[in-house]
Amino acid sequence: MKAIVDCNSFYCSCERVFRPDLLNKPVVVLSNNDGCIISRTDEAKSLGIQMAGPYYQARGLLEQNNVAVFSSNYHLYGDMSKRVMDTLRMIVGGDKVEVYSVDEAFLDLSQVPVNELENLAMEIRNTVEQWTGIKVSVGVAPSKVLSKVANRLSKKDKNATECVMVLDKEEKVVDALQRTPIGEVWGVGRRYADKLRDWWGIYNALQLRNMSPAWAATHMGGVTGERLVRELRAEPCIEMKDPLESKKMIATTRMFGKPVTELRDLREAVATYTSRAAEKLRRQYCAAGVIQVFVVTNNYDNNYSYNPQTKGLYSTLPRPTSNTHELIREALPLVEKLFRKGSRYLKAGITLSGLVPDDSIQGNLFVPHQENLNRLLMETIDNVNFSMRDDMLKFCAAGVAKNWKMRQELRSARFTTRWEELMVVK
DNA sequence: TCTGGGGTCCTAGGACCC
DNA sequence: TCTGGGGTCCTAGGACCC
Repeated sequence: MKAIVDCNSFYCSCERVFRPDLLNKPVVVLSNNDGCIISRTDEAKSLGIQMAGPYYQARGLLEQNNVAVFSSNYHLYGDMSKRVMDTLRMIVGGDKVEVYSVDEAFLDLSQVPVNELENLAMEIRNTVEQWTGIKVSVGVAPSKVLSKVANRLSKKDKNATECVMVLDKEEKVVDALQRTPIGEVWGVGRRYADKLRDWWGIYNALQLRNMSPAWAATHMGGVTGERLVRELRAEPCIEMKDPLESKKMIATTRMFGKPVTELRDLREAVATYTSRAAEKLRRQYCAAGVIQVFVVTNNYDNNYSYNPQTKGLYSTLPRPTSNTHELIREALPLVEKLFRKGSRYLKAGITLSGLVPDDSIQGNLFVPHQENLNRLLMETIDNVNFSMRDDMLKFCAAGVAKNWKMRQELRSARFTTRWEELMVVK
């Protein structure tokens, strides 16, 4: 059996841990740049506040109802996430935990006797809350897709089940699938949900389960659809991932605080993002073979509606590298090629791909000494930035003016990762 | 005026090879 | 008039996830 543990309204819950006065009050957290709403508590949901809705549109409703609003504070959420995951590892063993996202983890419970699952799930729920202050929901079932179904329903009637649901019998599975609308199934997005309803009259998960895997293969994107149906039939097809596996792509992209029109600002932003991406790269001991730069403009031609246009260019490095200045040197000419005078840029980003472990990089016979120095330099910069402040040491190309920096007007303190922001108790 | 920031997997189709 | 078959690798784009 497998379990999925999911933190309830994770970002909002993190804020509440340090603001107990907000317990049972509506809270929302905004995306970067205070753009839209990306986390809501139940109280905020019942006020009719939409997920992913633009902040400026919801603003009236939020103010009327005295909703606590926060800019996102990724230092805090990242650290709280680590505490939750560490707790899970202590309970079920480090090799049984697959961190799926910042607020979710799959657990491999294949070694646990079925009659003990319910108690274990409760223990997980209670221990995580006691140790971290974060409430979680636990869904347990024979496959990942079914555990997601269980997890979702366990939140629906929170108090009755205490956010725990175990699908260990066929009747329970059938009942759960019947209560799951097709669009809520993990792996069925808007596109497929519409198609399944309109073309095939499939409205819930049970109806989808009753289709054949072969049918799913032809109508739901090949092997992906087939796996989905098999998982619904309690045949596990999506296995646990090796926790040591590293990422295949690393991206850093941001909206600007206000539209950018100058090449200089665009270059600074891209250099800054490249530095960040390179840090992530080195943290997983990899080097990148390809760097892509993209910029987003808004095309106001059609009635001033929001209609972003993305343009990108990529370049293949002569040799994979994790060296910040080599990556910046490759990125900047791409920015210059993309830039058009007179355009208003809303956003820019870079992605690194073609990742390889950095110990497998082919050495360059002609610059062996410099290479080692570079590596040492990067390590030193990372250590200083990690232990002191994010951008204590940075590359000149990243600039100091930062006219384009994102807005974050309502951010809480970084209570758990900055000494000077520790909570003060009087 | 104001709409996030990451990721994954799969498929089709083109280029190229023998 | 007649013009193979089989394979690999790469990229773009679509769909999905939180």
